[in-house]
Amino acid sequence: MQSQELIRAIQVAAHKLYNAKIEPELSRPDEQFGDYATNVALQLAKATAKSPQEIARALVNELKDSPGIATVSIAGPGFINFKLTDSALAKTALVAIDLPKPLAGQEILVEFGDPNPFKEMHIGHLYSYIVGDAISSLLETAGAQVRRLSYHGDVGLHVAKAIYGLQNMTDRTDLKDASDVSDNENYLATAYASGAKAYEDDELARNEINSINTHIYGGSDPEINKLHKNGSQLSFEYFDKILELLSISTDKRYLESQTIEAGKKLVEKNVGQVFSQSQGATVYDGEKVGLHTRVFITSKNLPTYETKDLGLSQLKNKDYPGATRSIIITANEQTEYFKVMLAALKDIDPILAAKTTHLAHGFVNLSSGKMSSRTGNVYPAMKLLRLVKDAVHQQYPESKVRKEVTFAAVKYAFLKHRLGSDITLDVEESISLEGNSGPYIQYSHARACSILAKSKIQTSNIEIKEFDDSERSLARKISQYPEIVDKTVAELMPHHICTYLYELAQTFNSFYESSRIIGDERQPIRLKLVGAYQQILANGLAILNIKAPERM
RNA sequence: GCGCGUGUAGCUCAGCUGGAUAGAGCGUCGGCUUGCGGAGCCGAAGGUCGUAGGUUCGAAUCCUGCCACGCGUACCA
Repeated sequence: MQSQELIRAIQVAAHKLYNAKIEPELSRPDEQFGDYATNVALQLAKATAKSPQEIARALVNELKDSPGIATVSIAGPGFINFKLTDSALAKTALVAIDLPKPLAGQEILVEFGDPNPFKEMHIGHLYSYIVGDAISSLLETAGAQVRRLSYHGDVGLHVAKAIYGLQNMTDRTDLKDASDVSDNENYLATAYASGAKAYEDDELARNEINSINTHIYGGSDPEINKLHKNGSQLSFEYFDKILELLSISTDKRYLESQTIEAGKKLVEKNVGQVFSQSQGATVYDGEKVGLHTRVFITSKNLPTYETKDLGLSQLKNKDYPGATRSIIITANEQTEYFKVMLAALKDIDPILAAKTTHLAHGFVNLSSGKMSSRTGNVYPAMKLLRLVKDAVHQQYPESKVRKEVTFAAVKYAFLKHRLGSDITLDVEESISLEGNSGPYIQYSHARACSILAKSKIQTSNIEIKEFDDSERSLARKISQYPEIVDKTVAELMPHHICTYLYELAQTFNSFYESSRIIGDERQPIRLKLVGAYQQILANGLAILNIKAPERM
């Protein structure tokens, strides 16, 4: 790769001139300055007690004849800018599609999504699914074998509330044999909402719900068992329907009820060493490592979420013993919680804990419209999907790829934000198909495909010796692809891909406006660039698990 | 109170392992019809980067105080 050779050359020159051992960094400057830039002269200034300008001049003298370099110049306070020859740039651009596989041979577990049956799947879950899926896909691009996992609270008070609600609804015939899942989506949510409300307002109901809760654990009441079973199934069918709309799948679902035994066993085994007794409960003293103290087993001898999560870590470890990494993706409200849970795991099983990381995404807010329902601040995932779907259908009734456009719009609206902080989703904006959006990138891709389909010229033997300005800009942008993917993998920040693809598409569209391709005398060169561009765009979208249709 | 996080254009956000005139979309205003898909392109207006200090040749970026907001803070998940 061109940049590696340059870095080495700079290193050698710095050593030769100043006997300095440095790790030069190349950055991508503004296009007006060149293709690569380095600030080593500024860094060396202090150590050598010479002026940055002087050092830069000396370095330029050493480097100006490097292969593939057209010009080396000094600018500003002492930056050294490198401009590649057009043929070197072309070569770099045309191999940009071939990415290294730094994670080859690794098995990585990624847990995300995690909506609870009997409750509405809201836009926060949607965010988690989209992010988790994109990160999984990103790791696969880097060569890893990824297992997409999810974890669901199938027991507990929320289930009891929903079952109470179901029992008290007059008509629940469709629960048994629902032919259209979407018809039932509000059904369970309504049952949960009424149960939750009754739990708050009505003491009799509260007792009844608590009783249901123990029956759920005990499994002794046939009617409750049946409602529990059918309701869970209905919930998961509903989740699947949403995921199908987004073209997201998971490899394995873990249920909270499955984790209890393993978790409890693990905690009990480590009482005294890792856990201690306090006020009748079994706790982990997080304060000794600067965290909160949290309860793992309650004074009523019930396992908390913490214990179940420890149990889950054991189940995963048993199912995938070869995994080298385990990533758990949740909303950032759980960040502190995971620190404590992982600290406890570290005391129990340091090797497993070292492999496990928690990755947080922000809370999803909505900027326009009333988002709160009667049950609180939950905005159903399905509602957002429908809104976007309707907008796409209305605007492009003839299109054959409306489904792909719809989920591109939704996914991109989430993924373009940097992971970690809260986001405010503008529903209008996520519906919009213009500007910095998934559909814009898809459209730009379809344009390129259309050109390629029309041309009959064979470009495999074309050698590019020189570019015009517009071609050069496009080639330059294409050549950055491997660096962007590399950074995205290292940071696990998918938004870098979005930003890059958007800029790339903009560069292409600008090129497209100024440069005729078919019929022009430069057709072979331009066609070759369009081909490279189209592949990068398709591959980049694939990393985000967004389809790149050839026609729209 | 303590802990974690956030504060960049009217709105939504990039930029944050310090570097060159702080970028983009939306919105506003003004252009592009004979040429490969106008879901596009070109341009204009719009910023004391929350605030006050500090470190540095150089700070949106690092450090400290303050202000505002969000989340967490023992038997929920």
